[in-house]
Amino acid sequence: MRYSDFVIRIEDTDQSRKVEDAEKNLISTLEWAGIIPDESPLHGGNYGPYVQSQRLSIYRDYCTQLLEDKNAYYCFSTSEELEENRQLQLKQGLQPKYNRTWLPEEMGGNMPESEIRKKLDEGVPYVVRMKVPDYVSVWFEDLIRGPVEFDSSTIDDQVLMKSDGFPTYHFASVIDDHLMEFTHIIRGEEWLPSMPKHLLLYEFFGWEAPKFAHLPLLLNADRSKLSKRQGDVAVEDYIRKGFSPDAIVNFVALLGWNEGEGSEQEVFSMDELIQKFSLERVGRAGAVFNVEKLNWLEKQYIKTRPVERIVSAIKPLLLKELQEKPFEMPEERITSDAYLEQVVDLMRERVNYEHEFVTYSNYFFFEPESYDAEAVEKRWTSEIPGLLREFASVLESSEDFGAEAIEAALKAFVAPKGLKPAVLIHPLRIATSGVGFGPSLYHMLEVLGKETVIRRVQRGIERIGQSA
RNA sequence: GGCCCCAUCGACUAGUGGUUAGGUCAUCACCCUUUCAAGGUGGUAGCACGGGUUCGAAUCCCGUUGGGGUCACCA
Repeated sequence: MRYSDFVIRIEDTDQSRKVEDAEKNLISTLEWAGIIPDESPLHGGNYGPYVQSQRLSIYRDYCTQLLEDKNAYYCFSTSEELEENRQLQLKQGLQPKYNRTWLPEEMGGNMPESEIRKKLDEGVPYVVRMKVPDYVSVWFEDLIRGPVEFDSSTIDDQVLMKSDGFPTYHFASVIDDHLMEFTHIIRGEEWLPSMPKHLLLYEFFGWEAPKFAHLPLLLNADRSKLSKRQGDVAVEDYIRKGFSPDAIVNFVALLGWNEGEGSEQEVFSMDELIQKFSLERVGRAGAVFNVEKLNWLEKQYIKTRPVERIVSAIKPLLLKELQEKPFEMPEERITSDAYLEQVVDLMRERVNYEHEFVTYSNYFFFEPESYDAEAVEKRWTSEIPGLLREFASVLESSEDFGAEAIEAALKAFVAPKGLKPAVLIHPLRIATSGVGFGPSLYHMLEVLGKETVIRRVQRGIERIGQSA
């Protein structure tokens, strides 16, 4: 069942802030997350164009209407004059507000019509401002916050059309939301203070306003509005780190929303979210973006993701690595699905991101370049090389190189000598992987294969030697 | 500063007048164990404060404090 349409409209009314490819990146990031627009500049739709800079004539027409209805007026004040006025008001302890120099006489101001005509005829650049009525109460019911009320006397005569002929966000968005028949505006709480301006515009045009929901803000650790300068903010930053769409979507959904009614579920698929999400269950307080829980969620998904999916995701990464670094084992073998599936199964509970199946598990593909000094220090004693050499020849002659067989062989080897398996287990791990941690040793050796294991043990002995 | 929003463990939150205030992440301890993880068990930790309303307030009302947002020819 289809509940709604999701429309992307590009609000590019500030020419000075144009960013190359921003629009394409935005849409592709959403698609990465599995959020596909029904209508957008790239997807088409019946309400286009979906780019505001291509709708300029529409805004001009509606602006003319407002001007004729005396709900808006021309303003020729320069930014210097505006700034001067602001400073003056500040000095007098007043709230900075446009002083309505250019409000026409017939709208209750002091500017004669002739003066305005003159400026217009001279071609002096101007701006169009909305005439905010004095002392009226503007009220609406927010879907998340309930009733909110404003006094119009606290709001400024908002600029609707800029001197470059482009509309401001406030003007363009109201017009487009109406023309595109939006039923719900769901946006960040930072927009709440501009509600009265928007509501007044709907009133001027005689349009029914859509439903509004102002979402709680995402916060930095210090509880300020999430921003650059304080770590990663853009989804792209998290993509780059290796987070999956599953985890990101799940995590963000939980920031401000919860299923409620005693539910203790933390992991939600996109389908579940679509089915269960509701604005009624969105909280009102801002939520700190805490990466630790995101990390945990990512691991949850890695643990349960079908092995084939992981394999196909990591294979390109591996192929690239193999091109850049020398490797010892046959390429067909280590790039085969069967081999990779074994690696994934051994490592999936130990990695944080998918790309770590290649990087963190590099010894499944490359011979160790070095041996962890701390582990060597702790586990590599002077008798180890001898024992290892001896055990290697045991392995050499064994026909079964399965994990269980290796385990049995090691125990049988070590027992008569009165040694514990651990004495050999750790050095074997160091010699074959280069590090002191990892999956079950026996299973790891089985996956690496007899030839590789024996070769690496010999190389390890040569390179680590009696050093410890 | 004006206006607006908000307020339960360190973080995300459940809770809608009567609960030993629950869960998740993080953290600590223990167990499991060849390492690292994963897993299991248990623990530390919270209703900002003050007034009301009520037999009874985390829950309702008022105030205080605190935090945030916003006050552009930016969105």
